[in-house]
Amino acid sequence: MINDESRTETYDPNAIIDKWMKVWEELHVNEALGLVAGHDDLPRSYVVSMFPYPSGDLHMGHAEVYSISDAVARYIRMTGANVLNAIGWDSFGLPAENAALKRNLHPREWTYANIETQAESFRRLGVSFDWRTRFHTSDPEYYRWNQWLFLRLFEAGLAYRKEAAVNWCPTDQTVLANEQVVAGACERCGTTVIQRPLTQWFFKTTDYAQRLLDDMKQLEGKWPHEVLAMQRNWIGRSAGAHIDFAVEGRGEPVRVFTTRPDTLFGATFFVVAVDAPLADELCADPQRGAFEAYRRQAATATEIERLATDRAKTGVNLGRFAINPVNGVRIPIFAADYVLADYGTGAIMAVPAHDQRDLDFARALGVPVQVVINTGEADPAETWVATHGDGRLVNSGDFDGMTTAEASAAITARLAELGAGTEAVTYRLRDWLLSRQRFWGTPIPIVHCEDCGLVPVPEAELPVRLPESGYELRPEGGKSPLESATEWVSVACPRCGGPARRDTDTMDTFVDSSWYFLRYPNPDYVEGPFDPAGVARWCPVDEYIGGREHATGHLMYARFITKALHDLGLVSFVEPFTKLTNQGQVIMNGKAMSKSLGNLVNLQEQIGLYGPDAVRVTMVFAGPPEDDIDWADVSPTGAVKWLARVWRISAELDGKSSGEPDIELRRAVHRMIADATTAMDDRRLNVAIARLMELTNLLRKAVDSGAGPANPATREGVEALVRMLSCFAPFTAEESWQRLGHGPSVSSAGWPQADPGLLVEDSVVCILQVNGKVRDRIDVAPGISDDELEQVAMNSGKLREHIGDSQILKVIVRAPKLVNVVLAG
RNA sequence: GCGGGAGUGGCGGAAUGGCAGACGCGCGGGUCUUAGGAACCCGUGUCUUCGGACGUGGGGGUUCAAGUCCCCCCUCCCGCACCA
Repeated sequence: MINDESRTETYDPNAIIDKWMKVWEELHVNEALGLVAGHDDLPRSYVVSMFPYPSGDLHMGHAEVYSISDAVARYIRMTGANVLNAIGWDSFGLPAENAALKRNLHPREWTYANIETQAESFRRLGVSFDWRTRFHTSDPEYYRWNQWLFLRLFEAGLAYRKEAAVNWCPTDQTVLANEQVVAGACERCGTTVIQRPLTQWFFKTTDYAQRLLDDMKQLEGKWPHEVLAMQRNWIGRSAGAHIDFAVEGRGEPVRVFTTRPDTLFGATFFVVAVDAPLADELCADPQRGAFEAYRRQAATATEIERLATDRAKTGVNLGRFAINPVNGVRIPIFAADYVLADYGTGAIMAVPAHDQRDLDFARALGVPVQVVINTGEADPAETWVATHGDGRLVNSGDFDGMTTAEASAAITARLAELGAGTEAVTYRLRDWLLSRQRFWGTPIPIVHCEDCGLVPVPEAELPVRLPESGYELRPEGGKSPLESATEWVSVACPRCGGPARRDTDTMDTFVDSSWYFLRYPNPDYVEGPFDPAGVARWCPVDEYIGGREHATGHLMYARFITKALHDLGLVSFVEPFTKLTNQGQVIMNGKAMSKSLGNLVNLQEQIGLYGPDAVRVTMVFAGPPEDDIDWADVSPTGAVKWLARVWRISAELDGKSSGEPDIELRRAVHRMIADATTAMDDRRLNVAIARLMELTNLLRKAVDSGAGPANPATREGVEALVRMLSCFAPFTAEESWQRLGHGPSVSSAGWPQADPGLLVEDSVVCILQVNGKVRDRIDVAPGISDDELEQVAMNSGKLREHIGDSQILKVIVRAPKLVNVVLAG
């Protein structure tokens, strides 16, 4: 399809790959000028695309991500900046364990073999990485610093342990990662997964909730609006009041959080999360049996049941009473699973008249309903529809007649006087659970000593390396894999020297990716996790590029860690990524490509057929970077045709230019350069390519039937085209550049500058409208005045024809582009 | 339920409030060819009495002028989801 046996030379994109890969490496064209110092006169730009997980060879999704990020990096570089376009690997993670089990290898072998494959594929795709940044998070030299960071957070009180539920497969007797749970069932054996409590490590992200929210102001307009919205949602700030309810027979009152203090008089019962320790404590003896049974039932609730949002309300009366602080009314206390133990205080005042969940519960368990806000709607006790809206207070003592807003303030103030409440803010954001009962991750650098408790591994002993042998990847009985490495586990306590055990959990791989971009400038640095000089030079990241699926995971964690590092005095900034660009996924027939769906398109096969440049161009031209690409909608054949066209035009210009440059052609060329530049600046890469295609068409005509191949304007246009093309199709551009008689490399040739003088046209087309409808087009001078233009326009025969003898109400003139004559009637 | 986004030709998609459909795919026609699944050129929203009329999910509005701004509605996609 690409080759033919015609006499002229043909475009064979795959024949030029090795040649240019070698040249680029020899000339170091893709390397930043100085990683930690030097060339300070140049503006710098740090471009990072979310680093890959080495799951196998690169696939179509990678091709999209890196085609986009590389086009951006190359563009910035061509405009004269010193660009660091970094690459590394996110190489810890579960798939390596699965592969190791299957092949009976160490996870490392599979992982690093894949990394080599991907690295070679990146080179063959022509991605302009600075390979000196390369590291892998599974290198002990890297994860050592994860451990170091963990210890700093531990010292700062930001890492702590508490009990939390893990996914547990009763058949396999093992803990499961979230991604191993498919529709509530174990991925391997299909057994229904249950939740099981386990003591685990957390980072205190909640301490940073307000700052994570506030600092989003810095990102406004630079991050996709959508991602910021998701994060705002995820943090879930909610303002209201804390209210303390005395409990009969208990010294300490019990605190609740509510966003509706105005409904306090409507609280007819009190609910404690069934799985909160408080529920157990408050349970009266006669209710013990019923409570224990209910708690057991709730604990064995499966993932599937838990996810059902419309299930009936259940609960048990604990046989105790709380006292409403404003009116002294006794209300019964229930334990229920619709109240969450880890949100707010794990207990609520229930106001069934004005909260649908409480109303559903009241209906199910026969608790009375008391209306305290008159919203003008029907009685909730009859309709079983709670009234959420604003209104005036009733049945609320002194507060009757107040509006919702007035009452909220007044009741909160009363509570403050009584010493029974204050204004309060709660967040939906939870602390970051970072323990993983997995092998292929960073060991947590803590030693458990019977006498000394939790003892940090001394810094000099880092890294705590993963064991080479003596472990099982899937031990029986729900142990962590590291727990099965008995020799590795057993260690002397760093503090007292007595017998102790290593912590056997590994860290969530999101820890690895929460600071990796700080290490790129000097990946071999040994004095600390990152080189302060390199970080000062490049960070924060100027252009961060990656998928939207990381909106509330990775991006939130990286923001948190950056702030924590800032507070530790290790970095000067509080936000890691100045600008964020999302890119879409490659899908096929409406679904993300995946092996199980059998809709995989093989990247290497596509490259083999069309060449790396055509695949790259296809990815970028398919649509806006953030949109998904349905592979069924696009075809690299179009890209191949275009690239071959450019290549051919370049080859046809092998002679010396002569004669006067064609001024009209120059104007057109510079118009295209200007338009392409604007599109690139706005990151509308697909539009930029459209302009390059137009320029190509223009030059084709110039060669065939216009100025001709020898005209200097033709050469100027072709050279500009090839330079701009190099952002998207580096191999073809390089080859064409050489054919134009230049030495390597086109990527050092710079982005063409549009000459402003050539952008001013001799004449422009002005549209003439009558009542907003186009009736004529005339050529006018670009500098024409409004008055002059109106006169000229009125001379148009077509315009007069459409005006007829109607009365002219007014004439809108927008020189030099438009005249609109508005008629009466 | 809450939050966010999107509806434009046969398709992917362009359009600082000022000529809707750039560019590409597909399709049709032509040139050159032993041949064309190559290259190059032309055409391609709908209707049309060939003057033009209509046309950006639907309905209203603002404006001299609306795909674009405002209000209501419909459909689809994404995120969160018993968050008090």
